[in-house]
Amino acid sequence: MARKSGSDGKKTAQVLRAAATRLFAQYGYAAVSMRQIAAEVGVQAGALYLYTPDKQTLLFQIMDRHMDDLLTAWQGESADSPADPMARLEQFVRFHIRFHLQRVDGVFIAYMELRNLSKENFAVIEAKRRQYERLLEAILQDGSAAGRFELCDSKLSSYAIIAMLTGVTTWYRDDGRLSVEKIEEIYLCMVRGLVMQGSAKTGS
Amino acid sequence: MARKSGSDGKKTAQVLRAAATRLFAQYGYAAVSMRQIAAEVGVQAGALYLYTPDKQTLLFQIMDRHMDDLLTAWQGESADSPADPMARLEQFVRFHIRFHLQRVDGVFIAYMELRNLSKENFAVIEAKRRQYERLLEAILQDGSAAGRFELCDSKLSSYAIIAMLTGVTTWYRDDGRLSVEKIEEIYLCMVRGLVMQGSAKTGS
DNA sequence: GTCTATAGAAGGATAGAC
DNA sequence: GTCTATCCTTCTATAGAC
Repeated sequence: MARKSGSDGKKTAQVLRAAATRLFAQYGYAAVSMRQIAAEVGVQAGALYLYTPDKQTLLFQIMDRHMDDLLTAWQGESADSPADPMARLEQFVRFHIRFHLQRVDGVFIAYMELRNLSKENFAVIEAKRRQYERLLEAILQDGSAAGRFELCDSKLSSYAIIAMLTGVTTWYRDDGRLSVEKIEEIYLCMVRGLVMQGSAKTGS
Repeated sequence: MARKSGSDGKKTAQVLRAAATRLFAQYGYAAVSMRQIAAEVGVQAGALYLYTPDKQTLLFQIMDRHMDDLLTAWQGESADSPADPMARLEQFVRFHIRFHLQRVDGVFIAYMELRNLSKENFAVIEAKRRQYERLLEAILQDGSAAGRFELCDSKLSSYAIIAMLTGVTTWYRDDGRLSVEKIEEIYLCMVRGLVMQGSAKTGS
């Protein structure tokens, strides 16, 4: 039959994003075909074009929503932000780890598929990525100005922290020896060391 | 004419690896065609198969040589390794940053294209990656045992250090404000803080 | 050692039936 | 809302000429 019984456009659209997210994360955008995605969704390839004008837009929407979710989630989390810079830093570290472990596929795509975005789409995503980075930079600068942190370099410290925190997604396994809570504690410990190391300070 | 004047198989093979490395790093393995590589090399597509049995092997060889170069370079560098764990750690940090900044394309491929390797090829590369990780783990464990480091977690500390050091490749620019020497100093400063943070120690 | 030519498969995207 | 069928392009890899 032409229309499957119980089929639903809204739902298919969601299933499509979910399927594409999973496949892009696993095999990479360029390596995944529209036919593969269609098979995962349970429709024929042509039907996908009811929900996306093309493959590029599909990738962009996945990444764009991911970044929006990230920024929105942090806004919610930090609504009642503590005044103490160290407390805010700890809040950020915990948030970053938790969010990234919950959305491993999205994170993977957001970092690996940047080069497959068109120029215009890249600019949009890159701006949101910078926006997120600046959240941490602001915390570090505030803490530094208040004399609570001793940073080796204010910009590189934020790059280093984000890199080490995001790295968790590359080795974390649900059945590993460490709970998410425990992982947060360990990274908090390391980040504290990193922002309290003033002996070889190089200015910012 | 059939054979270009001055053409040279040995040289073409090298040019091929170089061209493929550049293109794979820029656009990704799956997005780059053999025709594109051939154009970069300056030959027709069919001629590439004199130097590689297929595209997959080309990717594998690039990654495999990269890992061999990395391990060999460290062997040379650490031939006269200092006894002091902190000195060895500093040697590793400087080496890692310097090597990775000199070989940005290779690093990019080695991290991003793992999923495009066949199962067998993946196993080979993954083993060498683990081998490299263990070099740092050994330094951290020795230093910890000698009471010179206070680690939050011995395994996660090594993951965190490698992640933050490798992250340098994502933002470094030749014409940026910081020299490689200066970058090494800053990361040394941060790594010191990371391995001397014992207050919230969680064991290993 | 490299070329041209091409086989054969797979890709993105569209048209029209139901 | 989805299917089938298909257009047209592009891909990897090979064959045979030079």
